[in-house]
Amino acid sequence: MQISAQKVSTEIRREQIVRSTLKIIAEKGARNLTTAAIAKDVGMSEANIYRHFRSKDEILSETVTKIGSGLRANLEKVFSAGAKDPPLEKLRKIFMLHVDYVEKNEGIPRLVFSEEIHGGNTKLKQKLLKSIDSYAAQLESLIREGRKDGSLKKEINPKSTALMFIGMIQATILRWSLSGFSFSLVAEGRKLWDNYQKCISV
Amino acid sequence: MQISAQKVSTEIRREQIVRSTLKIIAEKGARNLTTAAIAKDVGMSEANIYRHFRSKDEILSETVTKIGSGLRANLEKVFSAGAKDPPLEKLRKIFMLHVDYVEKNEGIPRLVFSEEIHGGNTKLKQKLLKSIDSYAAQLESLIREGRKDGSLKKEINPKSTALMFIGMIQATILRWSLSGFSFSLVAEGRKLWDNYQKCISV
DNA sequence: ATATGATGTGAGTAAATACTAACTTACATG
DNA sequence: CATGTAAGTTAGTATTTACTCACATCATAT
Repeated sequence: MQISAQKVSTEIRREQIVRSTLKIIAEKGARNLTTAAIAKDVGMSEANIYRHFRSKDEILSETVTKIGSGLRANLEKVFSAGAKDPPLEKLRKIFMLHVDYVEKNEGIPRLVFSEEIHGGNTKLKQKLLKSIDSYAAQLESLIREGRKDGSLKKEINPKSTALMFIGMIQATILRWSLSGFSFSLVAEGRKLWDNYQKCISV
Repeated sequence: MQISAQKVSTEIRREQIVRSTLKIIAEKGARNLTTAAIAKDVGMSEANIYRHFRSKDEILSETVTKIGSGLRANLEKVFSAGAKDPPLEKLRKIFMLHVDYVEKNEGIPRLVFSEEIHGGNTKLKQKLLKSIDSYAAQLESLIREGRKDGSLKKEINPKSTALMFIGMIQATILRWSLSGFSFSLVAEGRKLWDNYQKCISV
């Protein structure tokens, strides 16, 4: 005999499962992301996960999609709310939003760097790479704009400069993770931005 | 009845095991590093691993140590062979050696970013962080020298600039890994260095 | 020579893991 | 209200994993 339980639509279940996935990764690492852990966190049986996802891999795929959307949303915020900002100011806002977003979602870097992504499924890797590349492309065009309007140095290479932007954040995240999340990413980010800006401005 | 087998000293066995560990991580990812895989690669029984290491964790610890030594060796090469080089030239050499080293040892980034490191054992993380920090400190002091002798901009922050150095490499490694190691890290590295150098030079 | 300790092995083991089978129940729709 | 189906459950399974145990053999010092 089963206890009477609320039934919830697949749509919502999928969201819940993805949210729990990111939460578990944030707290215990992608290595300890198990179907059992997800089920427990969502508050349902392990078997029921498989009513809503074909496999654990599909869960990860949806999770990567969500991360991509989050980054895109950050960009859109900057482009709409600060549409008239000069390129360098837009870049600054994106930088700080990015750092803030990661600080609030530790699961993201942990998944991005994880073996679950890098070790396995090629499609997952491609999906993530696509997200990153399109993010980088946006940065690049801002840098190009800045070069044109004379606020950024003419000699810098937009692609490399965009990669430097992402790299600074990444290196800090790595140190942050190794240190047990013991310092404020945002505070560290501010220092890095100051320096970056000095490097690329005229 | 056992087949007569060569007996080998613990010292050598430990080296063999660590070498196989890095090889397996490079080929199949830290996720698929198992004691069974190590034993097979070294060519001995799984049980015998435990004659030479207490646990898998101890193997990883030794492997991290080895990675640290490798990076330190790179620095020393630059400081001895090119002792008279100006700081910027030393930095360039370190950059290219670093990229080359990683390209030839894919296992390194895969281990550094892995959950085996980030998810687990705090001591392992501290060990790795220490290696990275001491590496960064060396870069920092080169940058300081460059500022003093007038070849680098006065306004740049040595710490942030060192982190930017490491970050560029990291971001490229991430893309490299996601792309299935489909491009030459060294070639990409050259472009990045050109840009970095333009950013920080007077 | 032989005792001793280091190095070696095959055959386990308990725990964990992704996923399935078989069955039950809530609920929207005709 | 009957019924089909989506959503739920319990109780598995086969496989993999790090690690252990009891026993074998090699190297060396006395």
